[in-house]
Amino acid sequence: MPRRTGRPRRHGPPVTGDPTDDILKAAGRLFGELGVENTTMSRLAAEVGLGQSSLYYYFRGREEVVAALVAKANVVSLSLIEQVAAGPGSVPAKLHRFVQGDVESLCALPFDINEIHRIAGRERERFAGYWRERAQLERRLSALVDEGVRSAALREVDPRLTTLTILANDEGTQNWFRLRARASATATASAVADLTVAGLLAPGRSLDDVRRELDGEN
Amino acid sequence: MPRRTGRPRRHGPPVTGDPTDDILKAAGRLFGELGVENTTMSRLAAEVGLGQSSLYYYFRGREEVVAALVAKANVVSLSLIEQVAAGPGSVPAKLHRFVQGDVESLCALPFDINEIHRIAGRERERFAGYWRERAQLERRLSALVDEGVRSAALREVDPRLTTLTILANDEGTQNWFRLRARASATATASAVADLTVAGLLAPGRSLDDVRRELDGEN
DNA sequence: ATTATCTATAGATCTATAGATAATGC
DNA sequence: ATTATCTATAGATCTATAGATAATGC
Repeated sequence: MPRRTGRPRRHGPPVTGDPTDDILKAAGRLFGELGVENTTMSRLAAEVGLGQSSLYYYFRGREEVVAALVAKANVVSLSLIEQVAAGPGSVPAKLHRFVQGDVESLCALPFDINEIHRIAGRERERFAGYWRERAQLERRLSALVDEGVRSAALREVDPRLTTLTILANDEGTQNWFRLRARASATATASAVADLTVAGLLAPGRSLDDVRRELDGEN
Repeated sequence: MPRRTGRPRRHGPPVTGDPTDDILKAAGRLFGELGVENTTMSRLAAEVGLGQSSLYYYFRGREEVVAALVAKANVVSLSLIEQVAAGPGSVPAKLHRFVQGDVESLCALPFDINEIHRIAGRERERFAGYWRERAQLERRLSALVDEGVRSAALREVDPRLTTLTILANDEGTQNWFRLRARASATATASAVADLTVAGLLAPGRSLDDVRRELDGEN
């Protein structure tokens, strides 16, 4: 149901969905293309078919647009780990599912997730929500790794450091995929998940067993 | 030997080394702190104790400072892979050495290496040198992985995709280490190297064997 | 009357250049 | 005379605000 009131737009097609959503999607695209700091209100407005100053009707300023994207940076990974952890299967199978899903969804982002992290890192207090969710993501994944080590399904690693490595791997992959995709997101994610799980299995356990367990579900 | 000629600097201590080097080092620090796009000539000049316009004596403009850092982005990894490949040992041991060294040297950088990649990605022609070196790095690492697969030291992976995954892992780790180091660079690098090598070993081979081979050298 | 846009613009940067100046070197 | 700095500034943005305007809704 298109909006009815308000002065019509001079350029660009008539409004379809929620302009706030359109603006954020366009911002994501431009952040990827030009980088966050190079994306001006002018350019963003042009992208959605608005005059520059009209953006201020939806956002208090440039910073607020950035903040809206930062706020969403962890939600997908976080809900994925919760869903996977609550689901069935062995720890290695859960880990595989998490990494596969995480890389796939990260690869769908048009911008470099590392840049968002960097911005969040520059102002800890301002992005407190981001850091709270990040800590929770780390705790959940860490708990899963810890469970795997205790049950001897995984080799003896430090769960905390391993967690950071896993997340860093997923996010490192994301940027290279974005810049120069050489394979589908699914194939890329699968390679990362295999590498991660095989890299953590206890001696004597094989990746093929994990694959069989995962295949059995479909 | 400090420089002798020229008008003295108004602020900041007298010149010690090569100002060009000082400027690039300061630029690296500021790129990490503020991001590349937020680092102005003014801020950079203040960092080295110069007036804003004096930077133009050393660099044609802002872009040239960025280009100088982009140009250096692959050299360390590239010389490392060449050195490791030419050295002794099994493929898994070489791989371990490469990842360990790569992560350690990346972790020493003050800025996000992914941001540099992103900038290089935005202008392929302009940073042709960067991309040539990057391709060479990928070829060398890919050849090593391929050798490992053929000799059955590693499991059956796609060498090209695996190469990209390894490099992405190293670089993803770098940014998180920079933002929130939880362990020493050595310990972090070691965790990544273990994970990578263990993740690639053929069934039946163990990480402990590789560790023993590496320890035997010291 | 309300809403969502527009136009116009002040104020704040930031880049890059022109030209002056304070040293040393010869 | 040469070098490396300085001061001053034109020109180009970019952000954010003020206030006008073109629709619909009641």
